[in-house]
Amino acid sequence: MSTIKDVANIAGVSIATVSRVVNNGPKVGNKTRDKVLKVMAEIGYTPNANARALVKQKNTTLGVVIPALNDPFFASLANGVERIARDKKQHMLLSTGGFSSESELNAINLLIEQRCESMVVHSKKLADDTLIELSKKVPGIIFIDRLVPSIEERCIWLENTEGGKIAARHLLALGHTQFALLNSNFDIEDPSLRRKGFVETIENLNSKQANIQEINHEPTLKGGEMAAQQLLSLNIPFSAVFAYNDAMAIGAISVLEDNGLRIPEDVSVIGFDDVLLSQYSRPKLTTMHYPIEIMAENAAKLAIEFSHNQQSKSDFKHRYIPNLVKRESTSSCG
Amino acid sequence: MSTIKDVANIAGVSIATVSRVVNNGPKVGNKTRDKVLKVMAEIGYTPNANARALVKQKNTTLGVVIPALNDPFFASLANGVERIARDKKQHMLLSTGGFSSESELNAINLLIEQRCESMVVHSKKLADDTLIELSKKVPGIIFIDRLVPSIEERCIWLENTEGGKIAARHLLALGHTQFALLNSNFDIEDPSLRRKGFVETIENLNSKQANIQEINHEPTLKGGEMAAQQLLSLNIPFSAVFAYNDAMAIGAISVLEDNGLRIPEDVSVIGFDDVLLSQYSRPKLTTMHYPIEIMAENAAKLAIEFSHNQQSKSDFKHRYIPNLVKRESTSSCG
DNA sequence: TTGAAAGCGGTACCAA
DNA sequence: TTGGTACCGCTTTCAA
Repeated sequence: MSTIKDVANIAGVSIATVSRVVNNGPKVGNKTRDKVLKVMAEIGYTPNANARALVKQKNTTLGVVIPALNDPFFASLANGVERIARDKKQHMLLSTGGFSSESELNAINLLIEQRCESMVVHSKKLADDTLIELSKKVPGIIFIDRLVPSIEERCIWLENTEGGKIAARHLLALGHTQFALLNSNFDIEDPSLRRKGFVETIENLNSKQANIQEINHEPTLKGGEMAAQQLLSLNIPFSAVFAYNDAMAIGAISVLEDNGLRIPEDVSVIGFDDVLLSQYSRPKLTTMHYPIEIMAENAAKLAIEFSHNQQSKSDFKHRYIPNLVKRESTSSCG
Repeated sequence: MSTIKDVANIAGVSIATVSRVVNNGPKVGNKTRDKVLKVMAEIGYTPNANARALVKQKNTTLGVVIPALNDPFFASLANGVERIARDKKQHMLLSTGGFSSESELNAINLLIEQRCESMVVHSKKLADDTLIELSKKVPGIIFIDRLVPSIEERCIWLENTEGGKIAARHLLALGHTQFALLNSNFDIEDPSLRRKGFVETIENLNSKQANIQEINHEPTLKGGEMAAQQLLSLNIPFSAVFAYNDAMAIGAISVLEDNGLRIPEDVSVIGFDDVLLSQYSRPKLTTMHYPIEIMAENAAKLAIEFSHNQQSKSDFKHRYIPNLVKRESTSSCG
């Protein structure tokens, strides 16, 4: 691949001049500019971003860490970041962190080696202290989907507890009293926060007759199916299901329907996340909308801002509340 | 961020020595190694990948170009590439190419600037000649989901025509004779290839009574709905639908069901791609499985191999045939 | 308006 | 086993 030197030689100018025309620098004669441009096109010169980053001590790379790409939720996250990257003429370097603390740290270190000036990181496994350390080392790092005390300005998070509350209120308003909570068995705090909001609300508003059966499984379609099967085998009455996410909700629905229960006539089901899937399912899924794409966009903007200024000037929204999207899978009880 | 020089100064050794321990180089005294390691940890030294790439004239970056991230098909593609990248200790740089030739070219140039040694590119809009040029300039570039004559060894593609044939055979075997083809209206060759295989097979095997009605729309859920509506308004008989992709198939199913048609009793529907969605839908979708993730993995391996050797030694599979996944949305006619 | 040259953070060769 | 140093491709000051 040709270098700036090649261009300079062929065009009969100095590399400084070539550099100027490449960067639209000032004070270059029109004749010279044209000549250089012509040579560049002829030999297919492309500037080396590595060399550039080295001397300029800065990068146009925005790094992202997500657990995996093939999950629609994280795909939306990445998509939001990517949109901002494109807007701000940055490149996006994506690194997957899997579901363990070592691989999360690996993924982050990779981005640091590349000297990404800004980073949007989804980490559930790393300890608060580690993230605080990282925030000191990398001015432009933002943690999404997580609240780390003492560095809240570097975090963008969802109030999971509120999500549980809103779901509970919706189901209570529909007259339900017998609940099933199909929760994730992943060892992160989200499931317990959602449970907390859900359970507390129900107990507060309807302490007498209410009953909540919780079953934990993988937060996947399969996990939802298995949770529903287990629920049925318990042989206890229920008319409303709150699932940890849309995949579990849809898995549960398919098992419930296979067992002769109609959704929503016999059982109301409410999901979480509002991934594309929930609009495709039949019945269309009532769910808690998780504004992950908007959160990701803001995280990206915030990351870029921090990397430039060390201090955010704009008043960004850091704390998000999910909202209910009423579709077809919930209805009044009885 | 601290540099190799800082480490050398503090540890009281030369930068050459530090470089050796960083790279696990040979012949470093144990004492020296420990001392350097200690300093590195203390000041949180992380090597600069840009500087490294510059001097070594090579990168550990694998570039990917896809139109967008929020489409499950492309997410699978990216996921396959990412898996290989991780295996081969490469980083993945992702650049979205949108749906126009300029933005596709932009995305590719971005990766070239970063000097990605290997690249997996999904391009539908760029002309063959452009891709041939690119393949000369970048030894490690592989085109996925596309067949460019004269550089077939740099391509990994699916035989869309075969997909159409297999779908047709399946429906014919079930006794169907009245077909609807809900095709994509995108200006790429895939829709016409699938149509070709579908139509030819039906005409060959059942020229007398067969009838095929084609309707074109966006290859999305919405497009499928609209296509189905249009189909119904035509008021012609049909018992089998071949959709361009799963999203269209599922959109069509919802409209057909809303109009009192049962799937598959009244109408058989077959999709294409076999994205996750098709297993979540009810009834579960019969579809043509597009092995995109495996293709992507192979494209990534091939790209890395080409970037190293200029010539692929392994005998890679370049040409893929989709296969039928029989689920619940098709059944025998009448 | 142009060119010379220092230097960004590393690697790797050659000497010591 | 260690250190000195040229150099990777580019930007940017300083002079001309």
